[in-house]
Amino acid sequence: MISSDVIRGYNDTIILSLLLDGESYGYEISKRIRMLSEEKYIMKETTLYSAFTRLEKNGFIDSFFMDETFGKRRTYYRITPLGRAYYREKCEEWKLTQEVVSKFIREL
Amino acid sequence: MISSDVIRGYNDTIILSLLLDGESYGYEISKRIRMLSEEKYIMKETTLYSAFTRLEKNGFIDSFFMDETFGKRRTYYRITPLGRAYYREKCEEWKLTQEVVSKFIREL
DNA sequence: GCAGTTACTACGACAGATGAAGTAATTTTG
DNA sequence: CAAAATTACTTCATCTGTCGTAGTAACTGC
Repeated sequence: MISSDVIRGYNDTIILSLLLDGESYGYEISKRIRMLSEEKYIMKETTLYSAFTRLEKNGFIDSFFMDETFGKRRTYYRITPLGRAYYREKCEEWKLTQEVVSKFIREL
Repeated sequence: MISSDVIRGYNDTIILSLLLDGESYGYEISKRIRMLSEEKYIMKETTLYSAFTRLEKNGFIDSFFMDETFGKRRTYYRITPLGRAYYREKCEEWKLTQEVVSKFIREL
C-alpha cells in the first residue's frame, strides 16, 4: 500500500498517462489505476474527481458526454495537447525526483 | 528544479536520512539537502522548521540545545529509535512508489 | 558601521486529499 | 422478483503540509 501523501504529486500525471491510451471516465480510470498498480495504490474517489476538475480548469483535459440511452450518465475525459506537454514535463521531473530522493534512501 | 508538490511526501524522510549521520540543526540540514541534491531541490525554511516540529511531535526526533556561548542559539535534533523505524518504512514505501509511478511514466 | 550570513520564529493563506454522506441507475444473486 | 451489489458520480466540510511575508537576533567580513 502506498500512502497518499507520498504519491500525491503524481495523481494528475497518473490520470493523464491513462488518458493517453484514449478517452475514459472516472470509474474506469480508477479501476485501471488499481489494476496497473496491482492494488498497491488505490486513488480515492474524491481525489480522482477533484483531479479531473483541476486538470480541466488547467486546460490539460476536455470533458464531454457520449450518446448513451442507458445507465447513469458518464463524464468522459480526453487529454489535450497542453495536457500532453504537461505530462511530458512531469515525466522529466519524475526522473529528477527519483535521482534526488534516492540519494536520501539507504538500505539498512 | 523539483517542485514541492512532487517531493512533498519525502521531506520528513529526507530530514531523517540526514539525521542518521548524526545530530544536526535546521540551517545545516537545509544546506546539505541543497548540496546533496546538487541544487535540484531546495527545501524552504518554513517547510523545514515545520517538519521538525511535526517529527518531534511524532517522537521521530528529539531536540536539545548545545552549550554555546556565542551565536544565535541553535536547536539541535537527533533521530530516535522510533524515527529510525519510520525511516525504514519510508524507504520500503519509496521502492514501491518508484515501481508504481514508473508504470505510468513513458518515454515519448 | 553596514551588508551579508547564520539561525531561526510567527502568522496567515492556500491547495490538495479525505471522510462522510447522498443520488441515481443498472446488474447480480438468492 | 426483491434486495444487495456495482457503477458512476457530486457535495461539503475538514485537515495537513507548504509557502510567502515578515521579523528577530547574533555574528562575520569589508
